[in-house]
Amino acid sequence: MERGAIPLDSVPGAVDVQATLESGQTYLWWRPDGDTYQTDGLSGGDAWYRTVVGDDVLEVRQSETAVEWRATTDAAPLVRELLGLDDDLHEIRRATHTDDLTSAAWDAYDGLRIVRDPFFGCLVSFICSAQMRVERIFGMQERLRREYGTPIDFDGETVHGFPEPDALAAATEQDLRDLKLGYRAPYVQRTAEMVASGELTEADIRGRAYELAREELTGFVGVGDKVADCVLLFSLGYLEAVPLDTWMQTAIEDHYPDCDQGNYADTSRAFREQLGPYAGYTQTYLFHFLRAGRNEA
DNA sequence: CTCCAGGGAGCCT
DNA sequence: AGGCTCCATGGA
Repeated sequence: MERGAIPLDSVPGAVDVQATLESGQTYLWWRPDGDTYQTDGLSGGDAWYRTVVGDDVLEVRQSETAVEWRATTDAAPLVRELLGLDDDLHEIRRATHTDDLTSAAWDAYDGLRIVRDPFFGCLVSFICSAQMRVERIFGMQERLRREYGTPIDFDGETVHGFPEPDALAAATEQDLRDLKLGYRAPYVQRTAEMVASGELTEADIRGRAYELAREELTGFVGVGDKVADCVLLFSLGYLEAVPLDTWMQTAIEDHYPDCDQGNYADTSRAFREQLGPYAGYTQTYLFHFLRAGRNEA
């Protein structure tokens, strides 16, 4: 086990590990010593969060002065990448459209950063997210890990990472329905098959212009424009991607009615022009902010 | 009981 | 291209 700490004063802008990992943008991190995912800021400020990348187990937590990590390898560069610690939040916010709503969201969760999840896990977890509550998406990914993830020894403990494509491709639709994936089960199986066989992979997406990359991603089964935007934003670093989910549609109706163009592609374009080049950042702050306030007036 | 959740596929015009 | 309808599941 190797350990280290990334000083907060080496990061451009604020850092909030809890807001980053519990804002519903990633389903590939979990708390090893909490039985469930905690929502809406319940005492996770100094908790350890765990994930697996390739053959390596990695944990992070935030202290007053650093992002501490411990892992099966020297993980400092990986932590910076996965948590978006090299994103210059000062510059991003400066270049972003400001109004009462966006300001409130940014102020509420200053330090929330866009994650860079591994491609396949991000793809599958957002296929699972269709018509599903955020809290339950975590449970689905946990069952996939336990059933199909490769076991890794971590300091004497057995940890299961997210399944490899061939492991999920080998599952049957019924196997995945038994894990309570519902009608998403065949989508996950067929998409895993496409990645495992090389029919369509990360290499076909990465590096392409944003709108073309989104179109390519919809070639996967169970992936439409919205899920494609999630993968582009939360895995591949397309910070202009704005997933238009039910929350964003409501926000557009209430606050940016001129952006509603009647279809996804045109509304997305108008909303991105409204918010600026880092529209995805603002989208994620808004999503977390609006969802956290869903029980208020 | 009904309604709905970070939508998308299949089928119809 | 754009508009239905159906799809599992469980909590409110």
